Amino acid sequence: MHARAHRTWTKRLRLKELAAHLDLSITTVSRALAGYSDVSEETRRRVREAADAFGYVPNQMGRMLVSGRSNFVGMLLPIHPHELVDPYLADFLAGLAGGLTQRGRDLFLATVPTGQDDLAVLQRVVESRRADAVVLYRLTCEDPRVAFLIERGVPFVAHGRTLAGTDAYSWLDTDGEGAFHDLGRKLVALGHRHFAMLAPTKDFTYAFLRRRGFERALAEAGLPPPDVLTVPLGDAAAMARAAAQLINRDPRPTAIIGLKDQLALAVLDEARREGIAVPQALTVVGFDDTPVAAYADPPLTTFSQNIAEGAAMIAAMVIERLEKGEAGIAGHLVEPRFVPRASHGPAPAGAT
Amino acid sequence: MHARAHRTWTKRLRLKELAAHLDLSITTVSRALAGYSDVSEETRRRVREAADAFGYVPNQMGRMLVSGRSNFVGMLLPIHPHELVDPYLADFLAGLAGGLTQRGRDLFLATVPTGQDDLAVLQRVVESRRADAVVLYRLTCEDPRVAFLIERGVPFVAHGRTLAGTDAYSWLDTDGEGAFHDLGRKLVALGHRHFAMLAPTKDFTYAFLRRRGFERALAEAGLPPPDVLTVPLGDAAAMARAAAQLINRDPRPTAIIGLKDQLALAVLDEARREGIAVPQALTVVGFDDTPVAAYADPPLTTFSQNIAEGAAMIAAMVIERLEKGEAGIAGHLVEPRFVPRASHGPAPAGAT
DNA sequence: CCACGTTTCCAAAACGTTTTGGAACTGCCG
DNA sequence: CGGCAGTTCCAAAACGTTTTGGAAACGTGG
Repeated sequence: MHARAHRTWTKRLRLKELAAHLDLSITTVSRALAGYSDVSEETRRRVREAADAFGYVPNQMGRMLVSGRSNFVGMLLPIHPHELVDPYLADFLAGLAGGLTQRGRDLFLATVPTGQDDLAVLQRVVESRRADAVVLYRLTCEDPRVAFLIERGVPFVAHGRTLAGTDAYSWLDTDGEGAFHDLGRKLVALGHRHFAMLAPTKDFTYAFLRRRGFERALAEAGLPPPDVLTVPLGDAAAMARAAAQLINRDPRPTAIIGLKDQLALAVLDEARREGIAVPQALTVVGFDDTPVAAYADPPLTTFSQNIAEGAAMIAAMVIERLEKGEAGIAGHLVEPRFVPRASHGPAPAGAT
Repeated sequence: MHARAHRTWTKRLRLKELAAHLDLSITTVSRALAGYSDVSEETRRRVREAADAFGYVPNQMGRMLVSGRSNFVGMLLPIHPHELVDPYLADFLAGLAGGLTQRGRDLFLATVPTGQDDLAVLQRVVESRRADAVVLYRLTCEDPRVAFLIERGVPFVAHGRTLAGTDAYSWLDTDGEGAFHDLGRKLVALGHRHFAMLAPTKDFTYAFLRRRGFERALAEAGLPPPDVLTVPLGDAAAMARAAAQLINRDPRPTAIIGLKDQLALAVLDEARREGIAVPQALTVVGFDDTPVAAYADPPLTTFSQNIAEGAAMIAAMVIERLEKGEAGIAGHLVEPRFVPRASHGPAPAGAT
C-alpha cells in the first residue's frame, strides 16, 4: 500500500540495474537477497530496502536456466472425448495447486491434443524441462505411463495406483478395496444374498480394487460373486440400459452397487422409472459422494473422500520425491468415509 | 514406436551435442529446426533426422530467456474459504488448457496463499515472467484486478466483465442480463406479479446484470422490482434461512428467482420442507444448469452455458491479445440457453 | 579475370540469474 | 612489521537457446 502504491510505474527492473543503483555488484545483490552470510547486515538492509522500493521481482527464467529446475509440477488434464469431466477435478486441482504454491512451486496444466499420445505429451513436458515432476491423475491397472516415467527417471506422484510394482513410485490412493469389503459385510448382515454391480468399462484400478474387496466379503460369507455389468462412463444411454438389465434379472438382485455415484445414480433413475421402491425392494450404493448424491431420490448411500486434502498431500509428496530422490518414494492409503443415506436397507423379506 | 522405442535411454541431449554429432554449428542446427531458409534442404533433412533419432527436445528455459516469453498463461484459482468450489471450474480449466495447448501455450495455475493479497500474487506471477498473460475468472462490478493489470500493461482476458470501462480490456461474458430480461417477460406472461430474488452477497457483476435484466422486464410491465435478499454463497444455513424468509413473506411471492442454481436449489429445498407445491404454488428458476439441477425435486428450470466452449474461446482471445497487443482487445457476449424443466409454471389462480 | 549476388554456414553476443574462486581490506597475534 | 584469519565484496563463467552480422564458397555476367 505505501511506497509501492506511490511509485510511478515504469518498467520491470533487472538485477543489473538494481545493482548499479546501489553501487554494488550483481553478485552481492543476488547474495544479499538470497540470504547468504558473506554480505554485511548493513548492505543486506540497503539491498532489501531498494529491492522493496523498486518492486524488484527476480526473473524466473534466468533463475531456472542456471538452477536447472523450473519449479513447476506438471499435470495432464484427463479430458477424453465422451467422458464427463470429473466433478472432483476442480477440488483436486485446487488442493494440489494450493499445496504446491505453499511450498514454492507452481502447477502447470497440459492437455493431450486429439490424435496425440499421452506418453508423447508427458515426455515433451518433462524433457523440455517445463516441469520438474508430474502428477498422474487416474491410474489403470497396468498404467503404461507409470512404466514410462520410471524408465526415464522422471519423478512423479500418482493419485491412484497400479496393481503391481507399487514400491517403485510414489502414490496416494483411497482404500476402495477395504471400503467395499466393509460394505459387502454390512449388506450381507442386512440379509442381502443376491448382488449385482455396475462397473466402468475401462480398467481403472479403483474399479478393480473396489470390486475385489466386495467379492472378498461375499466369498467370506460363502456367497457367489455379484453379477457384474460394465459400461463406458459418460455414455448415459448405455448406463441406463445396463441398469435396466440388472434390475430385470430373474431373480432380481436385492442390492446393486455402482462403483461410482454416476453408475449408482443411473440405477436409481431406472428403478424409479420402473416403479421399484428403493430401499424397500432394492438397495443401491455408490462411491464418491458427488454433489448430486445428496439430492437423488432417495438420497444415495455412498462413500466420501476428501479430495482436496488428498491433493494437498500429493503436493507434499511431490516435493519429498524431488528433494530426496528415490528415497522420497512413498505410498499412502487414505480411508474413505461411509455416508449412509436413504438408498440402502435390509433385504426385502421375500428374497432368497 | 520405431527408432524412438529402441533407442537406449541415456540423458537429455542439448543443442550443442546434437550440433557436435552432426559436425555443424549450433546456429545451423537451431535454424534448421526452426525452418529458416538459409539452410540447405539437404542439411535440414540431416538435422531433422538426427534430432528425431536422438529425441531432441529443446529446453524451454533457454528459449524463454532469449525470447523473453514464457509461453505460459497464468490463472489464479478462485478458492476463497467458505466458498464452494465452482462446479464449472473443471470444465473451464479443461477448455482453457485445451485451447492454449492447441496454440502452443500452457496453462499455469496459481493460488493465493492465505493472508496474501490477490493483487500481489497476480503481480508476482507476471513480473517474475512466469506468465505472459493472465486469465481472470470471476469479476466483480468494479474489480480491482482489472485496473491493476491495465495500469501495469499486463495482457489479460476476463471471464465476466466489470460494469464500466469494458473497452479497455478483453472479456467474454454470458448475457445474463438479456437472459433474465427474457425470463422476466416470460414469467409476467405466465401471470406472475409478485417476485422475490435470492442473490449472492458479493458484488459479482453477473449478479448485478442478471438482476438488472429482470428488473427491467418488470418495470416494462409496470410492476415493482422484486423483493431481493442477499446471502453469502457457500453458507448453506444462511441460504436456507433466507429462502425460508422469502417463502414466508406475506403475501407470498409467486415466483422466486435464484441468481445461481445453488440459491434456487435452497429455495426448492425449503419449499419442500414447508410443503409448498412447486410449481403449482411457487415458481422457482435458477441459472447455471448445475449437474444437480436436473436431479432436483422437481427438476429445476434454469439456464445453461457451455463453459468449456467459452473457455476455449478465451484461450483464442488471449493469444490474439498477445500477438496484436492493444489492437487485439475485444469483448464477446455469448447467449445462455433457457432450460425449461418442471420448477416453473403459471402463477397460482388466487394470486393478485 | 573481376565484381557482384546467392547460397550456406558460423562465431559471438545476448537473455537474467546463480555460483565459483578469488581479491581487498580489516584486525589481531607474535 | 609480517603473517594469518575473518569479513565483505566482486569479475567471470555457466545454464541453453535465438539472433546478429558477417564470412566462405560458388556461380554469373561483364
